[in-house]
Amino acid sequence: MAQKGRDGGGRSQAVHRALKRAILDQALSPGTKLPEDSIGERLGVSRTLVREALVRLSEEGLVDLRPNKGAVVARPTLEEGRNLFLTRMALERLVVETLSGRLMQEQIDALSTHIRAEEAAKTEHAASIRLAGEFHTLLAQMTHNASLIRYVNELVARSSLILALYGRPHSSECAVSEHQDLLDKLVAGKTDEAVTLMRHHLDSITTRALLPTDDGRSIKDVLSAYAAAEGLA
Amino acid sequence: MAQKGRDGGGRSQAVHRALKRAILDQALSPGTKLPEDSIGERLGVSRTLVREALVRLSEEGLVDLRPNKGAVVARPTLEEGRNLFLTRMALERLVVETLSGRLMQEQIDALSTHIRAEEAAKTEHAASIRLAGEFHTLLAQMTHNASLIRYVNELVARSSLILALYGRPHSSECAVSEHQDLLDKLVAGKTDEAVTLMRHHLDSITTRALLPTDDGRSIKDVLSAYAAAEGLA
DNA sequence: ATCCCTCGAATTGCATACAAATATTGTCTG
DNA sequence: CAGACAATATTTGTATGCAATTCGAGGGAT
Repeated sequence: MAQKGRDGGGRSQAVHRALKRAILDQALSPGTKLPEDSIGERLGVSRTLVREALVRLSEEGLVDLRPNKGAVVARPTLEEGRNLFLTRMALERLVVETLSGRLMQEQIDALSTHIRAEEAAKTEHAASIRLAGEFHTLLAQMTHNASLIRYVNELVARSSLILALYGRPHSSECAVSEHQDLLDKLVAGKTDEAVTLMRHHLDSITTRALLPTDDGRSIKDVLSAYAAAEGLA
Repeated sequence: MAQKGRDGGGRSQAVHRALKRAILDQALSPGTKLPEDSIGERLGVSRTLVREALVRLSEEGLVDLRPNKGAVVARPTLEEGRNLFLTRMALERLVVETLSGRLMQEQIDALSTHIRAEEAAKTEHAASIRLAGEFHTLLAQMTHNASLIRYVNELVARSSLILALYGRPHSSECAVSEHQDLLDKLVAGKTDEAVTLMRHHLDSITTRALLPTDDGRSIKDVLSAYAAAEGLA
């Protein structure tokens, strides 16, 4: 099924997804240059499409688009990070309030399954981060509030950048048990306690700010895997 | 070549701003088709730049980008509208909490001045809507929280679309006095009352949902003014 | 050795060309 | 006259080419 697979509506979107995944997996770490040529060459598309993808990524805040100087993976400052988590809190609070006491059994199962997956992947650093984020986006998804979903997605994505830059290398970013506790409160409909739990949860992420890590692999090397995943080149 | 004026960092941005203003002023009403070449022709740029601008607008939720079928000004459903105001409430609550009791005299003056401008423009329908929105973005601005600012801006912008579609034609969308009351509470540091006021304020906007208005002017006609404002064409 | 200038290579900004897809018009048939 | 179909005209999707800008290396001059 290597051919078109599900293309999701255009190759530019595919490029966007490929780059986004690469960034979120920290295969392209903050500050990495993103030259249109190399990316296009590696992904088998023209600069035009890469450009479009970069514009989208910059609107999402994952990429910084310096005029005439090229795009780089965004490098949020520590303060931007703090503010971002403040905003995240405001939105996830709405998520929790919307969902508390209203979860269907089917949704509860989905969340439980996800939490078990998180526990299973506890040792794998990369997957662990991704799954932790996905728990939050999964919750947001269940509100069926389109703008809320979109913003939580964006903020969770950018949180990865923050953690990549300032997070402790080995601490599991989200304690899995906190996710379980939150789910329990949501099911029980204890809204206030759930909100408090969410606040502490995000606070505890925020207060783990530390040293940056830097490795400089070549873009082309790193992108080949993601190209395949999107059915490109 | 016409004056470059203040280009703000690239002609694609200029196109983006021109279209955005046209949409927010309801000169391009929801559902209007946005063909790349007519716009480019009218604005004196190539399709490439128009396309880039449309991608940005679609990321902001102002434009709907149907693959192979062209872009149209977004036409949010009534339910999307309600959800949007829910999200807005969550974020503007954070704005209020952040600002309450912390406004500098200079900022208070700026807000007061703005409110007076709103009163002055009460009769002019178009300007009135724009100013009402700008009050909220002005508040957000003062938090110095980049992501918060961006999202409030986006949501306020999209609120214009909602009101264009479902709002009563003649009701002043935001009662100016409510803005003044809110400011008073913020200055006095009465956070809870300010939050409550903001909630009522947004609620009262939400509960004014009614009939759509449609006028179908040609894109080219309508864009000429905006072209000049951005130093295009 | 350090600074500065100049020139060339690399990269972005933008327009244009062409292919693919969709909408439209006109015509024919029942 | 309605509906189907074919030919055509628009409009979008993508690649490529050229001008403009930035980056980096080399080569004096101090």
